[in-house]
Amino acid sequence: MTDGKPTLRDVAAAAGVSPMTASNALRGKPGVKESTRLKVLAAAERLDYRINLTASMLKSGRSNIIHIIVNEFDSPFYSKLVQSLATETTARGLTPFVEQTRYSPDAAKHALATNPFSGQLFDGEIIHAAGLNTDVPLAAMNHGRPLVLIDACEDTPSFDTVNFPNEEGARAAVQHLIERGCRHIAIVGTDYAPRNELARVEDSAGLRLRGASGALLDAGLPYDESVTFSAYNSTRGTEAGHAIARAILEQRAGRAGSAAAGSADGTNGTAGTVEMAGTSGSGPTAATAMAFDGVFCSNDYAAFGVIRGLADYGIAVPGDVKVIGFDGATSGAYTTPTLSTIQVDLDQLAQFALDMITRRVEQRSQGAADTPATRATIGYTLVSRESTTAER
Amino acid sequence: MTDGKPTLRDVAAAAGVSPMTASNALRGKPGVKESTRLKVLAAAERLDYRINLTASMLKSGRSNIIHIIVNEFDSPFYSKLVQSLATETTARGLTPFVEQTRYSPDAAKHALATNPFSGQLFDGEIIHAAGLNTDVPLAAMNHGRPLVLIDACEDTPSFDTVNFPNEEGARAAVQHLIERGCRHIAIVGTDYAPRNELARVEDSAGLRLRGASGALLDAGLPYDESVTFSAYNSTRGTEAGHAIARAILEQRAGRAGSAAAGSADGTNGTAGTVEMAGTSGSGPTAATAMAFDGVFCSNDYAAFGVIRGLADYGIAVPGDVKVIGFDGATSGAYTTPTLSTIQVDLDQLAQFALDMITRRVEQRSQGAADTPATRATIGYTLVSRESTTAER
DNA sequence: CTGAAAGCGCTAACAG
DNA sequence: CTGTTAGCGCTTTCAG
Repeated sequence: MTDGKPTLRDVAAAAGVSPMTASNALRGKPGVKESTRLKVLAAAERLDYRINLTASMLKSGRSNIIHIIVNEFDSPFYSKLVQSLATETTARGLTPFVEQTRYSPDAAKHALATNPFSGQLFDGEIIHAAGLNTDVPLAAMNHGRPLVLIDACEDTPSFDTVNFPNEEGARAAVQHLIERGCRHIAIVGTDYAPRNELARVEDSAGLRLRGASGALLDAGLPYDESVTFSAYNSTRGTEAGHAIARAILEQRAGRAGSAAAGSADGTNGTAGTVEMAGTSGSGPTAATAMAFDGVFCSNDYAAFGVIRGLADYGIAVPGDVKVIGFDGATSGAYTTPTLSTIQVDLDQLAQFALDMITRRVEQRSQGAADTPATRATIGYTLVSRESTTAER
Repeated sequence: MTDGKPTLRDVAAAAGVSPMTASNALRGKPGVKESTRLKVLAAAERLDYRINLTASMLKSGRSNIIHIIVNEFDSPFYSKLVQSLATETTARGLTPFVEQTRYSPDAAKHALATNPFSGQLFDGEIIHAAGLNTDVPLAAMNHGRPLVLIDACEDTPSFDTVNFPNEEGARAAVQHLIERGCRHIAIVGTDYAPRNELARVEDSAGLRLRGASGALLDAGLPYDESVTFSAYNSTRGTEAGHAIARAILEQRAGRAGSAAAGSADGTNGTAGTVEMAGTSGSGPTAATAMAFDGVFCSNDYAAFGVIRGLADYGIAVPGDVKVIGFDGATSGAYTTPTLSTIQVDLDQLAQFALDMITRRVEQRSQGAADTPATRATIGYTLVSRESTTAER
């Protein structure tokens, strides 16, 4: 150690062994006498030695870093997803490297393919980001490194995939609304699609719609364009809430017409000017005498927006309408009303994803051939909170 | 390029130049003829060359990676902070490496000091995490690399620091409540401290308490133990809400006694059994005839909890009590009621922090001596939303 | 079980 | 403006 940080050579010298033995001892490789190992560890401790990872990575070609690509940090869903993935990665002695794409497909492709880190540094990737789906040549972009997709929803997976319980969860959510007495249920979060088209969907939103609509039809309740309201983010969740509120007020009045905003809202000036969202809910809808009394939202963010939008028109949750979301965002336990939701098990997701990654990493390091892509679906819990409470 | 990825040597060969010239051309160093540079870039493009960062980092000792250490990902405050920091870091051509400590001081110290990445890989660190304050030997742990603390609140900064507008923001928040007609204001988020002790606080919570209490006293309103309720996270925010609710009900009844929960809550069974939080609010408080009509929370998370806790007792916001938070969490715009808050400018924070880091990095690369620690305080906007609306 | 040699791919320093 | 030399610190390989 001339001056700067101690190197492996310094540790070896201090321990009276060769650099190679020191390296093996430090890394816990088998085939080092216990007494030797202790000597080396003591020397390293004494010198406050820290391995130089850049050198290690350069030589070995492995980094133990897992690349996690998500759309953003600041949303109830992603912040929780990232927390679970990062925690599990760390628990396994690997290092999580989290990158956000901000929903830009270009940024996502860059993160995966052209970013120099991705090219050579990462041992594997876990991806839930717009633009990185199976329509693009992921394997090529990724140079064939281990890759786990989250919620890719392919029928026959081309990559290791961990899916959400989209259809079952959505079905359970709608059934819950029905059990709570709802008979006219709106679906927020997806564009309408007829049932026959839903038979062959391979995406998250479609599967949730399939589950939700199936539950409606099984119960003899209506499923058509008039009950679906699209909403891809919270703002549109609010718009969907407005649309549903107006539909309710029109239905209550027994006729089509202008519904006055009955909100107590003094600061939010948008209530009177929002446009209709979704494919329907506006104007004189045919044979819908009964007002909406339940809403299934395909994510919690949209659910918060819907509750917000309903409130703008003075419609109370769960008093007038019950609302259930999907995801299990942490904040749903603290809002007013607290939000009923399909809480997906993100810790389990993280475990599955890391199992898949580490399996492939090990396969490769042993020169074994790649095994076929696997798929797992995580569990969920229906969390019943105030937003679907029966009594009022 | 024998077989695997193309190396710089391959690019140089393809372009008919030396590796060094290729390196300089690729990195945009001055002193390369334009025609040569173009040849090199074309060759790199053609070969789909990607620099090997491990080799680059090993040789140069620089990584362009900024280490961002925070307590967690999944909270309204941190998810937004991380998003701002990561976005700004990327915008400057640097790479953000975000790590969570989950509030463990040991994990935080490990992240900063013993994690091998920290030892040699990162060009600088931006820190907002429990356990990494100026009580510990940060400079030594960090081996003297550039370091920016967020909200360290030292009177004379020992490290580059970006502070929140703690005192001014809290003062503005309480003044806002007063302007909205509140005359009996509770403070949630900090343990009570007498005014004379607050003169010399050097921490975020103390400064917010100083600002809030100052505003109360300036307006001739009471500031004593009976108006403070501690709350360090959302759960305790809820407890504080319960305590405030009970105080209100007692005060309304004009005497001490059991306050019945008047909640419409059918699922949350805790209302009747929670313990009192904070230092007061329970039992027969002396001369407090007037019920609380306003609450200042020193963070939004606590504010959500307080609103939640008040609702458990049937107390409405803003109808019965107005509530304002601090931070400007994204979700405050979508809750019901929407949350008034002191919205701090996290994008500005990110800019300041990165200015400070890059300045030091450049200083070092030029062998200049370190300049004294600097400090900046970010701006805020008082966002007035439903939770402090005057009309009902 | 331990050691010696070689080099991963790049870039700082200097020579041409 | 371009090329040559040398070596960052580690680990793979293979010999002892």
